[in-house]
Amino acid sequence: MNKILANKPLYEEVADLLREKIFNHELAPGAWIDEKHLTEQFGISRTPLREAIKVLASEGLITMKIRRGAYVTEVDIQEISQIFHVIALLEGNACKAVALGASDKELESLDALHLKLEKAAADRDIDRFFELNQDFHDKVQEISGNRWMRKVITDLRQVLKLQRRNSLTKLGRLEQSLQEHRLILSAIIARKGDLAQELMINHLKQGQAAAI
Amino acid sequence: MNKILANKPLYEEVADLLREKIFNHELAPGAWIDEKHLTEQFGISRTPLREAIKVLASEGLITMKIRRGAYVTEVDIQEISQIFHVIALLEGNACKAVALGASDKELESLDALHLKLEKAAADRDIDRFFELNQDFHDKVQEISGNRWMRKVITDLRQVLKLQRRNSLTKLGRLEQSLQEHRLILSAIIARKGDLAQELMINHLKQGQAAAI
DNA sequence: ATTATTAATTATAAATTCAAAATATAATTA
DNA sequence: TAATTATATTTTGAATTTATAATTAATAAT
Repeated sequence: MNKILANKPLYEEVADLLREKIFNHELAPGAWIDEKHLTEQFGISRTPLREAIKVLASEGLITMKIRRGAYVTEVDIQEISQIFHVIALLEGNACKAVALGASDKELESLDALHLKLEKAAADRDIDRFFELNQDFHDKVQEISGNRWMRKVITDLRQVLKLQRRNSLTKLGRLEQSLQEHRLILSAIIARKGDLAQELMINHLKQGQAAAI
Repeated sequence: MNKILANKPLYEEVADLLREKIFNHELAPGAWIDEKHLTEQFGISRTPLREAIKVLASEGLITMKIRRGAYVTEVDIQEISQIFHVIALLEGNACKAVALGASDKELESLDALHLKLEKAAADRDIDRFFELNQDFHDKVQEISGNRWMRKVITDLRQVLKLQRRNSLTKLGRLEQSLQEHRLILSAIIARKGDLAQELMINHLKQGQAAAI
């Protein structure tokens, strides 16, 4: 393992690598975590790997089975729906808070972000769109200012990523998603809290429908 | 460490012990986690202790400082308030879901629990009241049936426990809390979803006020 | 006496080793 | 040939050891 700059403890680096492998399905849901193989692949010992595994387990990404190791968590359709419900509740609320409480400057930064999103959509740059889409949601949460709500949403989104194969690639979904973002943004700018909340919840429900 | 029955991995046992120490302020917020001392006290090696520390860190109970160990997290008043906000949002929603969707049998079990709560209050048994109070909230979440919402609430409540010295002991708060529970329960039984949600949110806001 | 530099100590991070348990394979018997 | 038992291998769980970084203590120089 290349440890030229050790600004992070090794187990965190390893946790990041593991998440990566899980999200790109190199380690698919249900897969057994082969400690030996991974330590060789990463060029590290089992200690930091096992610490990383424990972290991902407490995030819900990995499931421990006593005396038989760790496995990538399998989430069923019902749980996906439960997670979406919680995310919608929280992001909807954050959206409302932004509509009612954000400074003009903050709204400008949100608008600027949306502009980039429009640009990516016009360019048919799916990857960039996907990224900016996520940034927009993040920005709303950042402005709303509740660190803990943000952490919860981040953790839950992670679990969703176990399952979802980028739903935005579904035909037409990108356009639809963009239009929903437009509506959300204008509701926010118009300071219509309840409407913004409603639209965000609806937007996430649409995303859920596309994902399942 | 007594490992007569190893139905749980050691690091989980240790995580439980650590949480205990943190919640009863044997390890107070800001305190340094003395690995050497704890391994001697628990009679274990550092490996399972460090794994447990990583778990609590990802729960937010412990904060890691690179190359200088682990510390019990200090949460400031503003964050407490943010956490309460998220919990109120979620528990309020769960409460509504129960009012609208619970079976009669489930409502009976909730009612039975509340009855015990009344009993504990009449007996001035603070500890029992505290416990049953928590059970009531748990039951609502259990009936609402969203596993992930429940996990989120549990984790956040844990972080709250870092700070709060049992707010129920505040004079009159116990009576007030009981009365709020009565109202919530009757709204649920009357199948008034929005009212139940409203009352639950208010109940938690009261609790927050008492805690701060 | 105060500060700077260096040595010694202590604590953390990570690797290695050891023991127990589970799984797979082989061998023996029915 | 099938089933059961015995043996070997693999893998997990935990302890120990080693290395590195940080802190404290000590010595020397100004």
